[in-house]
Amino acid sequence: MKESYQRIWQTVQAIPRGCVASYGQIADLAGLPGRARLVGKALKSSDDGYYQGQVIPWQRVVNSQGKISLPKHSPEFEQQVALLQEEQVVVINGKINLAAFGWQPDLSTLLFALKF
DNA sequence: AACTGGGCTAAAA
DNA sequence: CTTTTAGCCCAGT
Repeated sequence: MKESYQRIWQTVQAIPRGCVASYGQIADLAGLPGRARLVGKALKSSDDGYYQGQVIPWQRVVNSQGKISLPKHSPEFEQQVALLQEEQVVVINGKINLAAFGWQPDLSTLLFALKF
């Protein structure tokens, strides 16, 4: 449903620059527990990468293993890496380098919603 | 009303 | 570390 997509887009827009979150985390925070896959769909069916005139930082969403969930070496994969590197996120072989964040290497602590 | 396939995941091997 | 397996849940068709 379009409504779900909008909530997902909004949630993704809330991820701060330089941070990442998993599909599952986004789903949960969007009030859609258990619908991680829907997050993926929402991200590719956005309006040209924008929602309400604001960009959707789709590159900040990775899978639960901290890896980029796109075919390796595909154009989108490469772009995601580029966009992340651009905002100081270290990506090594398709995987986010958690240590580079300077805090414990546990994906759950990497959740942007740490403002909780 | 099926049926399919995903930018998923957790657990197990 | 990796691949596999078995759930998962719906949007699109």
